[in-house]
Amino acid sequence: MSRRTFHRVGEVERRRDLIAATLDVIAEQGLRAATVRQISARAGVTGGLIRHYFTSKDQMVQAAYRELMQGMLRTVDDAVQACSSGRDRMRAFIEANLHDTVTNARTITLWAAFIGNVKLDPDFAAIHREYYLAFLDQLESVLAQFLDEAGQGLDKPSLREKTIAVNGMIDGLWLEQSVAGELFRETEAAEIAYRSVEKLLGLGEGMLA
Amino acid sequence: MSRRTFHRVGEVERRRDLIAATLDVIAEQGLRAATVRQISARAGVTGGLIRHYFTSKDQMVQAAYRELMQGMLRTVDDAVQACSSGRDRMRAFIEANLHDTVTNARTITLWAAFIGNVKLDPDFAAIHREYYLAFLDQLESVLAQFLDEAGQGLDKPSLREKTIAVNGMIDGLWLEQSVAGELFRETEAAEIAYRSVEKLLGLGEGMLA
DNA sequence: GCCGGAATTATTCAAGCGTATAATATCAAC
DNA sequence: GTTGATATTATACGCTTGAATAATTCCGGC
Repeated sequence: MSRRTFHRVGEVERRRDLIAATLDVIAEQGLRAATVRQISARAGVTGGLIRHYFTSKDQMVQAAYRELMQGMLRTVDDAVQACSSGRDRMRAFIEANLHDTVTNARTITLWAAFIGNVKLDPDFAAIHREYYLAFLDQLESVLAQFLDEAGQGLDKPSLREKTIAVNGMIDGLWLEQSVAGELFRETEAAEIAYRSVEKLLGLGEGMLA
Repeated sequence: MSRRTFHRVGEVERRRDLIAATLDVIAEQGLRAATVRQISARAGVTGGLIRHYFTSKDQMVQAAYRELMQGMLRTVDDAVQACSSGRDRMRAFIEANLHDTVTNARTITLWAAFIGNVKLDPDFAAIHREYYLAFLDQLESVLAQFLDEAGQGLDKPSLREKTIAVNGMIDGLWLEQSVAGELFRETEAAEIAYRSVEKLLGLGEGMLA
């Protein structure tokens, strides 16, 4: 008749654990399975605790969405910042986007689960917009440096257009690779991306690949 | 104390109505809201009827997924078949993919809702794979004709690679346009796609745009 | 050591879920 | 018209859901 023993953890860590558990459950069993009970079991706590840290289950799920996007953004940013030349950064950007830390069943499943709510829920829409613009800005700065160093600097509107095109292409390849990865060779997507970006930017072959 | 009156309709029509109602509910309120009661209410029948036409609710949802994919495939195919020259077909393909009959909140929401299950459920995986390959084949044949007529015919592996790259780019733009369409000018995505495909195929400017 | 506040558990509740089954209204055939 | 088959409705059942509340356990400050 005794209660479970438990130990207290700092608020920051507990929130992080709950968000991690939320992502785990969604990734492994889908949004439908992301119930208060499943998530709390995964986090090793009881359901009531969720409402102690989040005003509702939905708010916790939104926090998990933010966490996923932030992680993807940071992964790519770290890879880019580790390089200095425009060419290396461009290569790092592509590689990071198509590397299997980002391109895997877990990430695409999570991403799709959330994207499905973007048009239905204003809260999700706001989060999506925020990170979409961040992704775009990230790529634009890499692209600007790369083109400058190649002596192909562009005016702002042209740069923005190229950014959208390249971003779209890489997103598309990311999607293809993630969802239908078994149809690609190991590094095929990255190779295609290198050559495609060269072409999109009007550069000669071999500038990236 | 009288029952609702009703009238019988053919099996084909009833199934179609139920599938349409399923898509409507998912598009408007998400997969979570796609319950037997919601869907049957939308279709103007009672819940029990669903189990009369489908062995389970999940099977009906899968049928709805197939219906969505088939519709997208057919929309593009109709547009392509209405043209004859390779250039016109290529243009029609791009335009159809980025036209707002395919690029809209409804379609992207439905698509994302289903994609989120592809990695979790073998039945969804099978449906996805079937239509992904059909989309690729569709594009490959358009691309082959276009390149042949431009005197730039490719061997089979190169053609497949180009197909994947172009498909990825168009998918990415489709995604961007669908999810963040308010950030684009009306025809911006299609224009970007024209120029990007030219570049991806190594053709001169103006071949498509 | 023990006290008090707060983190955590335990329990409860009404609502909604998918499915099974029984009752009944419809419609074609004659 | 009646009848027979069956499409459709109605109802019930056992479970699960998110949330609210009450009861406890932990642990830093004293």
